[in-house]
Amino acid sequence: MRSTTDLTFTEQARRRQILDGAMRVIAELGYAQTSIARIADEVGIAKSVVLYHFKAKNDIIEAVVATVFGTAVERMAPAVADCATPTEQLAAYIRSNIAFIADNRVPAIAMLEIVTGYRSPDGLRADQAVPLQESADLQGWSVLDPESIFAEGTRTKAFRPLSPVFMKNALRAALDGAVWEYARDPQYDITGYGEELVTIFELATRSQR
Amino acid sequence: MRSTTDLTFTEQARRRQILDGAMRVIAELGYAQTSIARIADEVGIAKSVVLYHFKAKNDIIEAVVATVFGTAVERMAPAVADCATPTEQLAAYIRSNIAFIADNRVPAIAMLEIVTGYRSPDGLRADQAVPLQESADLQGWSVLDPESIFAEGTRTKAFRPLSPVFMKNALRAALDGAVWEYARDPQYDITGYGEELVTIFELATRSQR
Amino acid sequence: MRSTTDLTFTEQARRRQILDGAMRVIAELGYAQTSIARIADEVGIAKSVVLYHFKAKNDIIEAVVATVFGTAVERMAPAVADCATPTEQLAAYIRSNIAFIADNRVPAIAMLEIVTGYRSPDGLRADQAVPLQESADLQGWSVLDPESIFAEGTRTKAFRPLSPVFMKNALRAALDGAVWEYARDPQYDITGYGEELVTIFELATRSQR
Amino acid sequence: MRSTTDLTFTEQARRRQILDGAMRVIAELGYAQTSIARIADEVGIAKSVVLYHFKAKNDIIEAVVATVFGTAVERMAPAVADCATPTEQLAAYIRSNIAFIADNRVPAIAMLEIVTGYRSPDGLRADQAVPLQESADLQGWSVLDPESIFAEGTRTKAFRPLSPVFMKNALRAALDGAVWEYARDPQYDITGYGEELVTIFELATRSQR
DNA sequence: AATGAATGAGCTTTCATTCAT
DNA sequence: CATGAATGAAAGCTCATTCAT
Repeated sequence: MRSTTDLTFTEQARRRQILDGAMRVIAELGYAQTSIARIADEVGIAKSVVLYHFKAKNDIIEAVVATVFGTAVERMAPAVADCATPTEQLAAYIRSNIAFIADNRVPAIAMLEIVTGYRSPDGLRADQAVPLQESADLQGWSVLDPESIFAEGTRTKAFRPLSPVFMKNALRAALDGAVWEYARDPQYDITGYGEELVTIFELATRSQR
Repeated sequence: MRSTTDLTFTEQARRRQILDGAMRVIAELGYAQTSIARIADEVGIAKSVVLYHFKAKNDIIEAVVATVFGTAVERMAPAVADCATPTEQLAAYIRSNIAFIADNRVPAIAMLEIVTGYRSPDGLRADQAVPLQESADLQGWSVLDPESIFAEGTRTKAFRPLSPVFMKNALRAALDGAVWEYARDPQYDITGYGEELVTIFELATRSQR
Repeated sequence: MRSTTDLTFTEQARRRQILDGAMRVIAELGYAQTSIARIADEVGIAKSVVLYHFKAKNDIIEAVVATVFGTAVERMAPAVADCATPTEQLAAYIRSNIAFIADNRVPAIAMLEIVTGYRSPDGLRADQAVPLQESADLQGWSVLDPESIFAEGTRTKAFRPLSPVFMKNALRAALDGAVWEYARDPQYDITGYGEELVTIFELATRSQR
Repeated sequence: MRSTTDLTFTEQARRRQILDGAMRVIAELGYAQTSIARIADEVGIAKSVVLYHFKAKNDIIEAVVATVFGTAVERMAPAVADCATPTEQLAAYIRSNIAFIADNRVPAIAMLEIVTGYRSPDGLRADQAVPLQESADLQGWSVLDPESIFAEGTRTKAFRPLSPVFMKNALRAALDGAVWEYARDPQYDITGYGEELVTIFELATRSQR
């Protein structure tokens, strides 16, 4: 099997072009309304060309997920890694995630559309379907799982006693919510929202004296 | 024109039966993958029977939204209304919403699937499309908008200075996130999560001394 | 088997009511777009009531044809019978047909919509399908066939030598054409058109000196 | 956008094949009973192939109308243009129209079935619906409108005083009537009928001394 | 005499995918 | 590399008709 790096330059370019088109279409119409024909239209190529490069609709979706995930991790991982304390890490996590969204509106929306709308032929959600799972893991998402930040903060008593899982869930939901608002309204002050989140989680995790 | 209330008993029962089936299917497969045929299968009747009672797929969706919204408001409105202070109202809002979800897992999931997955033929989201909007308004959703709680709390200085809009967005996202987790895992300790949310928002809104 | 005359008074009235509604709908929407449901709507009764009185859509169509035919013959036959010469008969035929159309716009349009649009399940036209044929014959249409007027006129040399069949075809087409124009435009001067037809056929049949 | 002329050879052939099949089916079953499935059957291809080449049922209908109209105009326009006097033009109009029908039985029947049977979704007739209107106009039908012949003949006193509109209506109806007879009976002596029409309209328009 | 409920057959259309060139 | 052509499966929906009450 050929890895992504074996691809010729033109092949790479075409794939990139198709993925970009796919993200634009998904962000605009939603996952369900996105068809291969619509993507081909957006890119300005024939439908068969899309399938020549991706073999199945699923492959496009996986590639989009992998790409966006990768970009996000690239952006967030160093930001978090640079911080010494859980408190700082948490703020960095939030700010870098928000910054990523602000700078990558379309990919972020596409990603969320997929995560909430995708179902495998047998009805499984994106996070239960195996292939998409793998894309995520390969990109080292686990490194970034905020649950570990909460766990560490609790352990070191930098944070008040709290449930790392619940906290993670609340935080992820609040961050994903930013994307919905941003999708709805391109003028949404996403940075302002991000700062409010920083405050909320700072106050909500601070160990009480 | 006949209003909903003068339907025959059998008609009422069938509609209920179909709506229940629809909710189960939507919760399992997601909005996009839900077809009339699949709903008919679930209920064990012919496809045409579904259309005899609902006339169009959209009518089913609207009916589901209206029903779930209605039930949720019925549950939450009195709980919030009973509280005197914004702080108490906020906690009541969270707890009653969580309780509703806990007691109505399938409907709550179906509702969320619709709200996030619905697109009108031209690609508009549920909150931009007119018909679904109306279902919501008719049920008096506005009464329950948590933004007013945050606004009131800020005004009376019961809360620290904060952005009611951002706070509402974060809260709604966190609550909807509970539904996603619950959908993923029926064993999810949604009440525990709710209590963590109560704590988070208590700490995050409390006016600093 | 029960003939039409055995029907109770109410039954008769209902049938009449349904037929009138059917004619209105057919005239407005065309034969193909006319559904039983649409007729029931027009009359303001339940769909099943229509089928209770007519058993099948075809029966309604046949009844419409028979009714309109009957009315037309009633109007035209005496007018033609009153004339002594073929020349007068021809003029009377045209004028009485036009008068019938002018006074029965909706039924005439409905009739024409059926005659041109009807196909039996196997694709036969109205004039080839047996049951509709019978309706026509029963009403004594043959008495009125203009072909006999042309034949008589040719025989007695009141008319120039001509083909009775071709003449009949041209005349019937020109008369049916009046209905199309009338359908298109309720203000159409159908009587003026009729007089022009009288002139045309007078000139076209007159024996040359 | 690709215009009709730069379609591949195979594409052209398939379109032609489908149109021919469509005309046969329409001529046989009438416009209303014609379904895409039936056309596909007639041609011996899959239903989806038809839609691959035409995208919507309406496109087929429009293509049929445009094709037939085009052929008819091609045949009739020069014949009429070659004549000097209105009297000759009128005879040429009738003869060339009849000749077209005689040589194109199926297309002519199909055309008439569409023109009389077509209704837009809201019940509008072909002549009131926009898209079909355009097909006709583009083909320069107006050039051939017999009304102008009658008007000219009246103006120059080549014809007796008469109403050009009524005359046109009678003539068009008589010509369309030929198609109905021809549809009913392939052995119908349509040329004989045409000659009778020539005589009728010659006699009926001739200026009286 | 009337009608609500149910249903199968059929309709137009969309779409992912395969295949030959 | 690229693509036109073909196709089966499935979607939403309409409608005449049957049946029990």
